[in-house]
Amino acid sequence: MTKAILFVWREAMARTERRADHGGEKLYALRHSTAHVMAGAVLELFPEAKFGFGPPVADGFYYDFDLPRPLTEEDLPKIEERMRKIVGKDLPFEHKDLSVPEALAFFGERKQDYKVDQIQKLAHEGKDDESDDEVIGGRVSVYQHDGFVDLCRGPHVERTGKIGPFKLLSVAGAYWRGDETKPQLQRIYGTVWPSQKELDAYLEKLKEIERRDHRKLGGPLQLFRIDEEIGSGLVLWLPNGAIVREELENWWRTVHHERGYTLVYTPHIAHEKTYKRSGHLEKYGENMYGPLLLDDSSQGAGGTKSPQRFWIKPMNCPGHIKVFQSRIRSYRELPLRIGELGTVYRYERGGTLHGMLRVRGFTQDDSHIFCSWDQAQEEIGKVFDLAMEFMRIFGYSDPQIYLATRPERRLGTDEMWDKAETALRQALGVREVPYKMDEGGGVFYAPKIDIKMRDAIGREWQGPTIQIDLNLPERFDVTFVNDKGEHERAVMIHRVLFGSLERFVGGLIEHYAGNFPLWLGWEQAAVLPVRDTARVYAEGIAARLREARFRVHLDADGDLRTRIANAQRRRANYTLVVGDKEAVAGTVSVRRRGAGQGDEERGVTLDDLIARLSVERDTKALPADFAPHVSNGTDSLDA
RNA sequence: GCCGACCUAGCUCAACGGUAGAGCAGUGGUUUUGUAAACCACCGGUUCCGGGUUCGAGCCCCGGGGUCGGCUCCA
Repeated sequence: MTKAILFVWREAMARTERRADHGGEKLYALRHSTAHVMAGAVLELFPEAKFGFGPPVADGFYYDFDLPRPLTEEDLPKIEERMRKIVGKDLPFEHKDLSVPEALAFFGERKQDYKVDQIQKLAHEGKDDESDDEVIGGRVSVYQHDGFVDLCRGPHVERTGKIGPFKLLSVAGAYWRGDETKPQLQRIYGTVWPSQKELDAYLEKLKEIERRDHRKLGGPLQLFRIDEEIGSGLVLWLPNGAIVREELENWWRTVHHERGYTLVYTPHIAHEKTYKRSGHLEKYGENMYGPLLLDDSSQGAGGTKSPQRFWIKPMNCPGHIKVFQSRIRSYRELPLRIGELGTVYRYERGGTLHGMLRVRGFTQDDSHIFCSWDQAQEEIGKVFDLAMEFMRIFGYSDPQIYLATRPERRLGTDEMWDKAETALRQALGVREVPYKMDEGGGVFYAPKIDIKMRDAIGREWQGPTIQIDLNLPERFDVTFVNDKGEHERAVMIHRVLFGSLERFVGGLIEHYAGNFPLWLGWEQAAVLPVRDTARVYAEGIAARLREARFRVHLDADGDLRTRIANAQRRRANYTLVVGDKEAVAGTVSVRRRGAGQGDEERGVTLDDLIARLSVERDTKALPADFAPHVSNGTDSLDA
């Protein structure tokens, strides 16, 4: 079954990876303590406040409150001010153990319903993985400062005065225990660092993230637009975005042809019976668009037949299975690698949409490999190699491999899972790839290999995934004839590399900060004649470059400095200025995108230029203004 | 879907409940320019949509849509 690649901010991962992410004991204590101080400040402002959880997270902390009125951004400075006073008092954090009944009585008297709920949960279960709280010997741990007492395992800094420079960032809604059936609390996010320098660096990083935001760059760079009248979550690829996509698709097809894939096209809608059989309607129906009621009026008079019901495809797998089943398959044909740039539509809830990264219509670079169990391990390995090659080409770094094994709720027999997991493990083992186990992290129908990677500013994204599907081959009875003449169940490996073109390009925009490599560039060269006297020469240059299959923009009108500024603003990879001197010498002056003032290279011959650009383009070189994130081997928080 | 904030020209943003404005972009002209924004003029509006309150609504109230920050979800 298809699984979209998820590119997720590491912040989104914070919940599940919190322990790994909070950046060491010292930062943990600092952030946890600051959360307590914030909670104390909120209690001063709202004496009737009830408290949820307030843990440290990647880069900061949050605390959840149940308050008598909604918070706004304007409340944050007031809370910060009170926090500063508490810090200024330099009061100690004091630790105490309470018996469970004492704790229940204490928090019960103060109407702290969520704390009571948590203590009761702890009393039953001993500990709570989500909050780090625990009961030891029938006692729970609390900390207090300045009269504010909180259930908490610690540790904390010794005194409030040890709290470093902080800033409250935002308010948001959050469900109690992350459960949308439970009450919704108000969450305040904040950040705190040991030094002003580190706080400033972090705030600068937030600004950099904002500058790179693909939603901000999409319009000015003519990459994409989401038009309200067309519909939210539906992407219009503007001319420059379409060029990037076309290059990606062309390369994708070439690579897949070279690797023995069979590329197909399958319909955008399919009869209801398809999705009944696949299980999509049952398991996934609320995310599907449809039904479309199609009346086949050519089929006789009266029109009394009930209309046929069709649904828009949310995944490509049923179509690929039908391609496989278009005739009896022999073991000699395997592995059969079926691929498609398949456009699918899924209804996503309004609040989840996000630029190109989370949309309702998108094109997956989807493939299903049909093979025997004997071939599975090798095929998985080949896909893995291809995935690593993809990440390298685009300049993503620091790949982290995860092997996600059988979850508790699952389909199929233990033997099938053994086989599937073994095949994945062996594929990694053969390559001597270090990987981490994600026990129970597989999807209900398949174990998988997940590849995560870092972008140019060190954010972690989820990349390609490879799964062995144990479900659909059964449901559709997918078989081939083996060398004994028997029908044998085929193994189906599902994989995506880009995930979806929308999400991948959205990610690339941020990764490159809009500065795409030459091979993907929409304006590979801007040709600017200094004056009209050089216009004919400039046209000749442009023509020669176009013959060499470069995308060229000739801009002859107006102030030269303005034209240069415009070319830089359009992110032209190279700006070529030609005047009378160049016309006489038969050269161009070359200015690379992002070059500083006076950094242009003069007197370059056209042949030399074309040779250089051709190499850069054809090797898919990363651009000179691309500054890859350098991994320090640990979390960036440890700085 | 949920909590909160927001929605004014193509874009970024102004305008006390009292005549909707600026910069950039666009168009027309002037300027003939040597490496990051030349000058003048013009054009540009259902102030997201629909109701309501008011002598009068961009502004206040109600409903809907969309966006943003999160939560939940991401099959």
